[in-house]
Amino acid sequence: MATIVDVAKRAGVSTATVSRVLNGSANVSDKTKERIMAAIEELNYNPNALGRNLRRMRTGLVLVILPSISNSFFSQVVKGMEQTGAAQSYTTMICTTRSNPDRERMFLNLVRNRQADGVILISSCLSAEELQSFCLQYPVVQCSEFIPGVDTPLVSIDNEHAGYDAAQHLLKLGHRHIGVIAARGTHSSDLRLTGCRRALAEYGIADCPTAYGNFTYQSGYGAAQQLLQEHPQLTAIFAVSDVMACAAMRAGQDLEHRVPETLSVIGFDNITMSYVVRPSLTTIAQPRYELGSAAMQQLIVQIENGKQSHNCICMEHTIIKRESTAAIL
Amino acid sequence: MATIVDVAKRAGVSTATVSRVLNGSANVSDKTKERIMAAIEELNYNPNALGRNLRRMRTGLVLVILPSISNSFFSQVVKGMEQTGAAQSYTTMICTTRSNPDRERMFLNLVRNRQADGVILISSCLSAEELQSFCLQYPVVQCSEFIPGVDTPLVSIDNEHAGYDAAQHLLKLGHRHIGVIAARGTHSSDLRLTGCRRALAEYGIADCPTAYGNFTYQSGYGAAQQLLQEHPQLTAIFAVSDVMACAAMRAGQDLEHRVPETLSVIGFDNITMSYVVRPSLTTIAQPRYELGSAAMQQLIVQIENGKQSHNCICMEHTIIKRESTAAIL
DNA sequence: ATGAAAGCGCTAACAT
DNA sequence: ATGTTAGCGCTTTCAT
Repeated sequence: MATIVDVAKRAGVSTATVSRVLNGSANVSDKTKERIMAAIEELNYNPNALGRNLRRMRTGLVLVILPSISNSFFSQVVKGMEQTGAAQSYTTMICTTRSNPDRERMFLNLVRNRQADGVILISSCLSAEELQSFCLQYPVVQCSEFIPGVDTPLVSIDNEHAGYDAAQHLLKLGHRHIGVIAARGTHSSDLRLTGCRRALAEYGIADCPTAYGNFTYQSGYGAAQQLLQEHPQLTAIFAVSDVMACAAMRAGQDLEHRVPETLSVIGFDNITMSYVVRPSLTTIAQPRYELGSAAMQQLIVQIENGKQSHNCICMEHTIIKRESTAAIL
Repeated sequence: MATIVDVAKRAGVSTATVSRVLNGSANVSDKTKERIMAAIEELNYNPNALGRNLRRMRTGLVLVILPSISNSFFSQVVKGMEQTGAAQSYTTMICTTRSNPDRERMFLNLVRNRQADGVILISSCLSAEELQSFCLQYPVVQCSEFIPGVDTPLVSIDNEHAGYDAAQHLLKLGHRHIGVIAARGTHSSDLRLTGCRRALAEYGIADCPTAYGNFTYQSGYGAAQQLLQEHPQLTAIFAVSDVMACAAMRAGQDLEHRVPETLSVIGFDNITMSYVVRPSLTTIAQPRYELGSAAMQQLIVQIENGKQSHNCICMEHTIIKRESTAAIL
């Protein structure tokens, strides 16, 4: 492995001059530069970033921590982060926790160790206390799914309002018996449920049967079964994720419902599955790419300018009306 | 930021002794160790991995390079890599290329730079030549989807044989007019197609209508439409991915077919979607976790013991018979 | 059991 | 325009 010293010797210059060429700084004569380039070529030299990083005390790496890559919602969010990071010379890497706090701690330690410059959390599995003590010292942003009560910048939609809009859509179609499939322990689900209940309350409806899933198809199917069996009067279901909404459609069909004729279903996220299923799924869409992009922007500001006032960036959601919801007969 | 020097001063020892404690080496008296631990605590000291990495000339990081996280097939493969890596103190990070060769080069450069110890490629988008020159110098393994003619260890299934088995399944059900939805430019698809044709040939069938998609639902739908319209005698379709197989089922239904009564469909990969759709999809399953685990094992051997003879590890596939294939009427 | 000191590869402040 | 040199934080060999 050739080092900068080898290149310098071969080109008959000092390491400083080689370094100048490597970093594209001015003030190197063309012919010196040529000699150095030739030496680099001949020696098949690659700069060792370990030395550079130690010297500069930064790596240009940022981590995105999420539970799993199997959730297709994240794909576009991450793309927004990657492209925005790349535009400012940061390399984005994805770290999966599988909801294991020890794995998450291990990745945060990479930032403590200075092997990465900062971290974006999507759906952290640590406590607010633990996260808070970390984020006081290191650059952190939360995106989309978040832990409340932690002083990080947050980029998300207004989940309460989105839940309100989902319920409004059903209410305006005439539905008065609406069930919800929520997810325990995620703050966004709580907010969506709160918004849904606020909309129902405006129509004088106090009763909102709720069952819980964990974002898997199976759990959504079970939750829907439970709702429909315990509350046969239900004419509509709002699920806080598309996967669970699709499962609810199937569960409804298996219980002799027809969607949307006797059962309307609305989901959340607008993933590919939502327009592939039959009937296609009405859902709430988030600006995924923009969420990721804004989160990365916030992180870079923090890395380069230090801790900021912790603003919360709220993005617009939209409702996408498809075949799975219809006016009550 | 406290450094090892600060800790050493505070504990009244040399940095060497602090280093010994940090790395759990023996030969430090209990009371010295206690003083050092106390100093670390008081100073809120975190070892700076940049210094350590430079000194050791390794980082403990390995990269998994894949086109996108939206392909749910990869999720379990990556889990196998992560767990096997973690068991030997390697941290796995996921890097997405979005099929952009420049992004892939950027990640490979992280290995050239020594910011990562090695790399596992799933579905590289570089040429065999470029990959070959890289893998001569650095630890690389290919897993699952691969570029042929590159001297890396390869962990995969026997795709030709799997294609053969898929076709055999249809042939044994009595099908004689079988179409294929393949994917251009991926070697595994070519092999599956070859295997399929070999099975057909054994039954004296020379004709194998083939259309091409790019693994998206939309492309699969279009390919199936084309096949069924140009070859109305087809009674079965083999798609080289589940997503395209699901699209083929839908396309068939939209062309007045009933699956499996008038059209059998078999897919590949056994992703969640394959048992969620109706009818559930017959498919070929790969041992995903094991593929990932074995690939990581190979990589670690390479990192720690240098380049090996480049073995190819071939894992067993299985056919999962569900509702989408049936005997011809 | 502990310390002194060299040095990993690079950058950047300072000098010329 | 180019060179000299200190030093980033850590590990490790060699002494003692």
